[in-house]
Amino acid sequence: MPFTPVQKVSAYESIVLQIESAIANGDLKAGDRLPGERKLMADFSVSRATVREALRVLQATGVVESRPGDPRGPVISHYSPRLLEKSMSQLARLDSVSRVEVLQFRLLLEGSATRLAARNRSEADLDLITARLRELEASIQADGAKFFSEHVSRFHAAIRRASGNQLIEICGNVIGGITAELMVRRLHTDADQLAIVQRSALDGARLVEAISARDAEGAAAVQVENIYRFYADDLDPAEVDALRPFVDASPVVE
Amino acid sequence: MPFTPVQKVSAYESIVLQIESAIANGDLKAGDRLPGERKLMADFSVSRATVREALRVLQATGVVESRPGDPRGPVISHYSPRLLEKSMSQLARLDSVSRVEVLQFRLLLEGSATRLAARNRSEADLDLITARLRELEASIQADGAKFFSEHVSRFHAAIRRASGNQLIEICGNVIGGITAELMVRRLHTDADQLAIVQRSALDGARLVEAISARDAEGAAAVQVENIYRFYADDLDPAEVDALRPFVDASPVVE
DNA sequence: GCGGGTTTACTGGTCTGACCAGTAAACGGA
DNA sequence: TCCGTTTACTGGTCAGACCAGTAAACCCGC
Repeated sequence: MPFTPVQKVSAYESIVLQIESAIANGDLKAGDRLPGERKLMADFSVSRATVREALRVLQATGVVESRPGDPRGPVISHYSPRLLEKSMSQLARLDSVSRVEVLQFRLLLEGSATRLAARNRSEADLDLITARLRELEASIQADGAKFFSEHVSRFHAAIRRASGNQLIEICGNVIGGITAELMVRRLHTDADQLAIVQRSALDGARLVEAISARDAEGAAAVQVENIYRFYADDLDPAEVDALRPFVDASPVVE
Repeated sequence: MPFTPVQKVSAYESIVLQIESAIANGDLKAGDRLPGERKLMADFSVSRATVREALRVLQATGVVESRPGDPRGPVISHYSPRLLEKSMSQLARLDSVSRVEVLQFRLLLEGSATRLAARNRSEADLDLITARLRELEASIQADGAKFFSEHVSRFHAAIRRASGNQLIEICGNVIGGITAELMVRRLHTDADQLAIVQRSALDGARLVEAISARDAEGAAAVQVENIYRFYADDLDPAEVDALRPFVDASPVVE
C-alpha cells in the first residue's frame, strides 16, 4: 500500500514553503519585495511571532533579506554563495572527513578550472590573472611569505573565474578558503618558507604562460603539480599515495 | 587606515554566534542537549521570542533540532548534507548557470568518483554496486525505461560511495539529484527510450567489470563516455564542444 | 519652482505574559 | 516488577506593547 508518512508542518514552515514555491515558480523573483511583517501576518492569518520565525529561516537560507525601518519590506535576495560556503565548510570540517579528501577535491577542482581557463579565457581574464600574479610576486619581493596565502588565493580565484564554469568556480572558492587555513599552518611550521613561496611563484609564471598559450593540459599539469608539492612534505606516504592519481591524471608536459 | 566596518549584531544573531562557536571549539558536540527555551532565555537574558528566532536559524542551518514536548531540550544535530543540497541546487538553478556547466561538473565528479572507486573499493562496495546494477537490469527487463532514472541514480550513488571521498560523494549525490530532472525530460522526449536505456545498462556492466578489475582509467572512461552520450544528442554543437574536454581527459581504453 | 531640513507614518527588533497540545519521566497501583 | 496514569514541563502559537531607526512626504525659505 502506497501510504506516505504524514508530516505535520507547523505554521511557520508552511509560510516558508509557500514563499519558497512562489519563488520557484516565478511569482517572486530576486529584487521583489515581500509585504511587511504586519501585512504578512494578516495575509497568512498568523501572529507576528510566527511570521518572524518564517522570515528568519528564509533569511538564514539566503532567500530574503530584511532591514529594520525599511518601509518597502523584506527583499528577495540575489544569489550569494554564502550558504554553500557554510554548508561545505561544515562538511569539510567533519572529523570523518580527512585532509586527504579535502586535498583530493581541491586538486580536482583546480585542475579542471585551470584546464577550462586555458581553453576559454578572454583577454580580460588573462589580464586579471597576470595582474594577480604580479601582485603575488611583488608581495613576495617586499614581505616574503607574510601575505603569500592571501595573494595566492586571489591568483587562483582569478583562474577559476576564467574557467567559465560557475559551479567549479564557486566550489573552488569555498575549498580554497578552507585549505587556506591548512596553508597558513603549513608555512608556519616550515623553516624554509621563502624557498617554497618563491618556487610557487615560479610555477605561477609557468601557469600563466600555459594559459596564455591556451595549452590546457600543460596548464592543468603545472597547477596540480604545484598544489600537490606544496602539501606533499606534510603528508605521510599513505596520504601521498591517495593524492597521486589526481596528479598523474594530468601528466606534466615538458 | 585599517578601519573595519562596524557591524551591529542583533540579539538573536549574538545567540546564534555564541552557540555556533561553542560547537566549533568543542564545548558542544553532536548529540549534546541545549537547555530548553525558558532556560536559554534566562541564560542570555533575552525574551523567549528572541531565543526562538535564534533556534530557528540554527535549525534552518542544520545545527540543532528541536521537538515539541521533549523535556531534554534541543539537540545538536549530526551532519546531514541537507543544507549542502539546498545551497547547491539553489546555485545550479540560477538562470546564469547553464546546462553545460552542470553537466561539466557532473562529468568531473562522476569521473573522479569512478576512478577512485576502482582503486579503493572493498569487496562489500563491489557487492553493493553489483547488486544495484542487477536491480537496474531487472527493472529494465520488467518495466522498460519507466524506473530507469531512480535505479541508475542508486547505481551511481553506490559507486560514489565506494570512492572513499565524502566530498566527492556528497557533491556527486547533489548534482546527481539535479541532473535526474534533466534525465527524466530527456527520456520523455525521446522515442527510442528503450534503446538508450539498454545501452546504458550495457555500459553499466562494462563499468562494474572495470571497477572489479581495479582498472581506474578504464572505469572512468566508460562512466564519463556513458553520461556524455546520454545527453549529447540533446545538445547543440557549441555545448557538445564544451563537454568534450571532460570526456577526452579520460580516453577510452579498449 | 525648487533644494534641504523636518516631520510623520511606518518598519523591523525586542519584550511580556499567556494558552495549548504534546511528551517523557516520575509516580502509583496491581 | 511491570504497566497504566499522572504531572510537570516542552515547544508552538497568540495578543498586545514599546523602541530605535528609516524613507518618503511635507513644508519652508529662497
